Amino acid sequence: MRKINPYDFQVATRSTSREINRQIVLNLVREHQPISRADLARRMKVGRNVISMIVNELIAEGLIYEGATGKTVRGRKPTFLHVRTHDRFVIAIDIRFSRTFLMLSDFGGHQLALETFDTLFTPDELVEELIVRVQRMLNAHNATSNCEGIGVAVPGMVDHRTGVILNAPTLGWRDVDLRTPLAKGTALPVYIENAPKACALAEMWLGRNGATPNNFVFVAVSDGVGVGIVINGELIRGRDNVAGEFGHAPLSLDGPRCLCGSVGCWEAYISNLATLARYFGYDLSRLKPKKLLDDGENDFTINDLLARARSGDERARAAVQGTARYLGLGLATVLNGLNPECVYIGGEIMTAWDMIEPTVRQALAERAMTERVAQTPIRVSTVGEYPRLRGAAALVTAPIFAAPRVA
Amino acid sequence: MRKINPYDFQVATRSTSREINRQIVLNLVREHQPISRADLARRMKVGRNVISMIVNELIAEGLIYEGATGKTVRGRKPTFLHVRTHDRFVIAIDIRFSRTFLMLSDFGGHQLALETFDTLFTPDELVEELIVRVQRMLNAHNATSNCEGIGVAVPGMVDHRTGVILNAPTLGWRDVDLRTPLAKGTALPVYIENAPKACALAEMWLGRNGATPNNFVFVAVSDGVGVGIVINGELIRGRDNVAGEFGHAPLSLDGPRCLCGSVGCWEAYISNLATLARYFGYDLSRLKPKKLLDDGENDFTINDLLARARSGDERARAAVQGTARYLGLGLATVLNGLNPECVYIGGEIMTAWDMIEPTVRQALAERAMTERVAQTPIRVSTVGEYPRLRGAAALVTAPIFAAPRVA
DNA sequence: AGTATATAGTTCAAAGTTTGAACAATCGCT
DNA sequence: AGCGATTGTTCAAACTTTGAACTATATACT
Repeated sequence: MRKINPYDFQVATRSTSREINRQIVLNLVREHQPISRADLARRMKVGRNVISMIVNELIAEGLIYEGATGKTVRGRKPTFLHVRTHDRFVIAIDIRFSRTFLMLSDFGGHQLALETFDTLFTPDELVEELIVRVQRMLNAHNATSNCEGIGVAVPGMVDHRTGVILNAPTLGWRDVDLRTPLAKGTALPVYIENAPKACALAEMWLGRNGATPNNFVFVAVSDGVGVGIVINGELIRGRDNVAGEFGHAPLSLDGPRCLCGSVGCWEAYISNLATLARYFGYDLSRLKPKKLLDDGENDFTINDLLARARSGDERARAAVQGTARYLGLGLATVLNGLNPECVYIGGEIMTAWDMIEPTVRQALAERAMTERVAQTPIRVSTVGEYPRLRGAAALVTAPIFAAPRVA
Repeated sequence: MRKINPYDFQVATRSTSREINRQIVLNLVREHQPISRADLARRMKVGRNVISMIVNELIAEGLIYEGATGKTVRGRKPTFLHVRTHDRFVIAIDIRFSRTFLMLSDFGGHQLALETFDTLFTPDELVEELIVRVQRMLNAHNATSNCEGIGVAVPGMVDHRTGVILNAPTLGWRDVDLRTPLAKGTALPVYIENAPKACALAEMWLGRNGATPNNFVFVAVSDGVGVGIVINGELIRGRDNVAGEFGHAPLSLDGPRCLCGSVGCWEAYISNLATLARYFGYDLSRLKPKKLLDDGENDFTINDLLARARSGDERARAAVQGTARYLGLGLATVLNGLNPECVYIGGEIMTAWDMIEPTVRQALAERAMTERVAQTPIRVSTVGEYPRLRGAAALVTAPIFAAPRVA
């Protein structure tokens, strides 16, 4: 029950029906492949003729292809259709505080190559380095001619339309335009997005078990805490690309000081830094962020802490359980407010999900409005090891499969 | 950029284009009336012939009608079109703790009659009373044959599909089905919705100055605190109709006890009860809810408090300003998280908006992620005196103007 | 081996749309 | 009265889905 915006609408032309059905076919092949024309017709409750027309069009455009023939009890064998993914490539980039990740992926999100290097904090230098490495990676894998774009995930707010990085506190960037020089240097279209939003896209488009719901949130817990919100199959960006910044919702107005300058933020309780600070008895407010983040002198990371907790260090366990509790309490705010079909949580802490789940669940139950909300499925990010990189890849692939804009 | 749900999609038929354009025309007439066919053609960038076809169809169905002819500098005069609203009626019902409101409205949301009576807390008795009053009101205004439905706003969670009131704490109702008996007794379709969500619908469909944006939230502050979320012109209900329950997000984990059983909820700081409690120095946790709500013995209301604050009572001012501050702090959570184009706030406290605005703004700025977010337009509900009743009316009228479901 | 039956995929005409141009209806101005 | 501009209608062409008939291919049964 959507209201049509009388100042920004899309009139239907005589090819609108075709565009809609074309995208439906494409998505059905994506989801159910291998699938035959006749199956598509049954699923869509449409004549097989229409499917044939559309399928031929999609084959001609190189979006799908005919594969093996299937088996039936009787009658002519169906020819299976597949989405063409294995020879269409994407470069995915994940810029983090310590290191930058570079991945070559196909359209199915499968990793073909991966390299890492120390992040350069000067945008110009970073772009220069990226251009060289992208070219080299594409050449090494014969993917130069079939690469359709570059997706970049960054830890900060991004104006998705212009591609400008508005504010990336951990990198110390404000109003940085990576897109223009990177696009010029590689001759490829470049898409940039905030990391938690990218993770949500990864879950939506590249989730392992195609059963990703149409309404969910992705909670990214790492150096910071951010949320990617998907409603009706659409990533919510908000007026200023800020949507999803639940990391700075207060748990306590007189709680610990947060790196953002405010007090008692959810992030100040559950970020990797906050967890480390709890273990070491640091006061987050007293520390320079760099001090904790920098690998140089203090190379004890959250992963080390989790390992200690797992191996029986009682103080480490307590610190992690503290984070678990606050994770659950803050999660209640998001789940009460948006009531999604499920939550994905990503971040290093989720490697210890088996340890923290009971605590998270109990804290969530304390503040959830209903039992159903308390029982919202919580899933460990299903997109494998590098959700941010997969999300960056999804930035490039998603537009091809998205629903046409209409009405 | 929406993903098509491969398990729940809508195939385009050969009349889909027409349905889309038909609804666009209908909405353009609604928004820009009076408007001519030629104007519609220009706005939609479509031939005048298509408009003529659609307009004739809409006139035949009684949705719009031809009015006066307009003026032009040269050439044939245009005939203006209007949406038929004045002789299509709706019954709107607002069930509140103390009293129940009953309004007869036309499709434009204009009030034609209004009556009030003490809420009966037994659902059966209330329905019986409502049936009698609805019939009487329709007869008195010759609206029996032209009434197209009943909309009901209730202070609690509602399963919008089945119409069952899942939980209305202030009324003490759980799993109450008002819809079936009310529909049977009046022979009218009945739509029931949670009050803040209804208010959001009112703002979207009946906002005074047609400039309601497509992404906004409605914060309803009364006995409880709830939020109606509209994203992409669509009211967000969530998996279990819980979406929008930001009222119980914590401001402080060791804050005042809330009526919901939890601690430190936003609602426990800013609801009318909380404001009164702050004034009287009560501890909200010590009081039976009824004690404060019941008009019987303690008939000092939030409106009385606001009057005292306005007339110089310093303790009253302090209590109200306290509420203003916490309103702003909690608002930051919602605005950071959803980043809407604007916020509407409704409730008794907004009669004192001139007094509290600076405090709200400052508190919001303290916790807003960006300056732009801090400057999100805050509007006093524009739908006049009875947002809940207008919202109830919108429940009936909205489906007629909504975009068709597609793809 | 030959026939019947079932399923996959294609072909073709009919019906519903938009599209684009031409046409009819007004109205003001000279 | 005639010209030009604007509104609204009519008609054929182009693009869709729709529904039925048709071809291709495989299995089951006699």
